Amino acid sequence: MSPALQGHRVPMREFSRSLPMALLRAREAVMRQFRPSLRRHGLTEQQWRILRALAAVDASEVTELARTAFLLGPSLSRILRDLEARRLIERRTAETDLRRGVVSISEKGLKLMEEVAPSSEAIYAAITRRYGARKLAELHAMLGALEASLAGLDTEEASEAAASEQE
Amino acid sequence: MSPALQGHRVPMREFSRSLPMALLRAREAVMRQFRPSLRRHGLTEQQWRILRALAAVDASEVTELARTAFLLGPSLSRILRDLEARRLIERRTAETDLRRGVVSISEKGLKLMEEVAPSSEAIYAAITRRYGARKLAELHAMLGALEASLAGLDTEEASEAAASEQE
DNA sequence: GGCAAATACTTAACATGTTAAGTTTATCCG
DNA sequence: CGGATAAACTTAACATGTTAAGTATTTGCC
Repeated sequence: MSPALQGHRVPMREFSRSLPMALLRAREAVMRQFRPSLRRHGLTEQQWRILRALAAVDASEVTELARTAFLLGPSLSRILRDLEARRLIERRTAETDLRRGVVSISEKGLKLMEEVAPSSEAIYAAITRRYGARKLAELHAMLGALEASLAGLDTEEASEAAASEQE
Repeated sequence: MSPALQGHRVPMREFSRSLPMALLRAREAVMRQFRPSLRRHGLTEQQWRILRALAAVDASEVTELARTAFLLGPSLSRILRDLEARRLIERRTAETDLRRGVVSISEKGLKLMEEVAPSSEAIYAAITRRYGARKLAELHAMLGALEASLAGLDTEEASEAAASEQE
């Protein structure tokens, strides 16, 4: 009676049940709150992630930073180049291994973080109030569990299942 | 005793408690499973979203499609141009309003979907097995609730909180 | 009717995501 | 020791994310 507007019969679940879509929408709803504040300080979301990651340590190798800030190497390379040009970070080469770069946040970078942090924390607090601290903690746990449960799947079932459809 | 590796004192919560980061990591863990299959068929994640959205209806206006596939206008414009060049979609102009474009999936697009859908469903099934159908449903609900709870926040508390820090 | 404002895109410009290839330096091993 | 491999980035190329501007049509209103 009401398959919305006809549509074509394709053997797929409803779009609304797509997990990646649900995660994307939720993330965007959250990020939409932070972006304007970051933008006022001339920072992108990824640049902010890098500064936060660097502020938590004394220094970090590039590969380690990529893992911490959850960025791919090529993206990180470009962003570090720009952040260094803005003097928000400092970089040197490891003495024992000339292949490795070592990055740290600069005084200027720390000063910028201190400017941004309060409004960022205020927004996070507002989100927590709205959604509920308990639910937020529960969501965090479920997201972590999801990530963990898929950790080893990469080269197993999923790819096999996909591959078997290729034959 | 163990603030990891020193780090600089900045008034921010731990990076690991960042909600956007948790959502990003979870989403990436999921998408990592799907991307290879899509890639084998020459599709990006966003192109696939558009095809899925179009397969569920007879036709859609561009603005409506942007909302459904959760893409920004400029991204959608580019992708539709490419999908049309590949003849996976068809587009025309609305008779009653020449500003509006009307898009629909083509026969070729449907055929491609039928090729991709099985492996996509298989992967989704594998994820569901791993994580648990019940938990997955619960996660979906919590993500929807989060999105809903932040819906009206945009121009209220968060921005005010952020703005007040600007003074 | 006709002009100002709004709507529905599209284009532009710059930043990042993603995969592949390239470069430099270390490490392995015969 | 020295060549083959591997490791740690960096660069390249193309697709999308994001904001601002631009274009074509339509609406609202006097």
